[in-house]
Amino acid sequence: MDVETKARILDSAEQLFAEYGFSATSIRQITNAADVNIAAVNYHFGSKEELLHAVFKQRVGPINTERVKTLLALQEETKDGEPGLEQVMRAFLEPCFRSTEWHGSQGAKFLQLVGRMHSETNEQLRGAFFQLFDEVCQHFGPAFKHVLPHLSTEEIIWRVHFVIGSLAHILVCTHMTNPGMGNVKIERSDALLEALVHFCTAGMAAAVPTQTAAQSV
Amino acid sequence: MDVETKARILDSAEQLFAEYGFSATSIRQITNAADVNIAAVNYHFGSKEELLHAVFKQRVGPINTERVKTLLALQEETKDGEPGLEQVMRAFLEPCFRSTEWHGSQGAKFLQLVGRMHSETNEQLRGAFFQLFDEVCQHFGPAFKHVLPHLSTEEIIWRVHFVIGSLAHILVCTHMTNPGMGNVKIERSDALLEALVHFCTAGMAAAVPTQTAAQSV
DNA sequence: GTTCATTTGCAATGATCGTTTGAAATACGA
DNA sequence: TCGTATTTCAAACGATCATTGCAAATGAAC
Repeated sequence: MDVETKARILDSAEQLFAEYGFSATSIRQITNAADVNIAAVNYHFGSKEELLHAVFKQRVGPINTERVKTLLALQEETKDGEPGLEQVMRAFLEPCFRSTEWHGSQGAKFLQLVGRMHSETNEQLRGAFFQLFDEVCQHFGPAFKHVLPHLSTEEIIWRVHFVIGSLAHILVCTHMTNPGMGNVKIERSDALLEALVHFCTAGMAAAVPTQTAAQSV
Repeated sequence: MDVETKARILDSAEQLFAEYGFSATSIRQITNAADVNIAAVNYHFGSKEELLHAVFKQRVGPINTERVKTLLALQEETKDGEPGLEQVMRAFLEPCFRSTEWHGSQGAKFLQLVGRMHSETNEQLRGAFFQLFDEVCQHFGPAFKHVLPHLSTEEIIWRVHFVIGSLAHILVCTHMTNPGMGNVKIERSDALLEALVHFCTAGMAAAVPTQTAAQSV
């Protein structure tokens, strides 16, 4: 039952890391939830950190592959014309939402974990996490630059970070009780994705502020 | 040396919570950094969680007061005319950046902590944190609704969350090494604030997507 | 100087942490 | 069926966790 044990550990770890964070989740919690022996984590994965890394690799990979695949297809089919900003943005954002469909509630939990990792300040964990996004950055960086030729590279990098922030935050706070704003519980839905796409597209396309007026008001 | 001890604990706790997160920071780390006895935390604050709450209260309070004050002043001076969306957005975003000026590098560290808390999933910690934003929500919710009358309340709530996500993410990832996008290190600056304001203003003002076309492409 | 309340320091509480050990159990090719 | 490799198990490892009594030190009022 080798594969089953590893898979059960991965699933439980994913869920609990998302729920309580990496530090606040103990190996005992994970192995209890997975109904396996405590030693199984260190036997199969080596350590707690390597388990976290394995969780990422399992799920982030397909999402980012889908992102790049969609972008490449987009660039192919619009070879003569220009792929629009909104289309690029959708290729970037949609796979994260679609992941829920692939893996059900497990996928939803994982997205919370992804959102959480974006605010992780531990250099070690950050490094292991963000290296999984190298390919995505290499493809989408130039793509955004291409559809927004009037923006400086620095400005584009900033704005992409704003997009990532919006995405990460909405991944974390959906399906949770969100205080403020009338305690509305946000549900992950196609409509929410559309709202995010349009918000980010409009933000990316914002006119460059005039240098002199920047400090006024 | 009562006040000094409490203040030193608060400063060290702020810094370490921001750096390593709540769970990953031990009371011993805090008391060592503050050069006080281990028991001092529980004596002065009661518990580790109450210490975190005290850290928030010390810094979030002034920021949110400034936000509301700026908004009210804005609504006053433009009584006949309409306060613009960008002005409201600036009142919401700017105090977070200004906090750095008030408290120097301590303030910068704290902003990382704030960004981190936005992705905290522990209900207890979330509740204690977000209740500090009640007043802000009560003022800015209607303000955004007023300058964006064509948007549904749900759409506004979504978009405000996108704004919060962008803000929180940029607070966390400034002054850190950010993999991807050429390993650029983002610095907190007036220019960055301006970029954020313009991004969020454009996003909030985005046209409502047509219902039928939402699923296409 | 004595009294009293506040604050600090030391040592220890029981609990839980990640990890490891070595034996038992299981799987699998020969 | 045997022998070997893999996987599981209970138990324990040393370390660290948040928290707490209790005595020593400190401050202020009289």
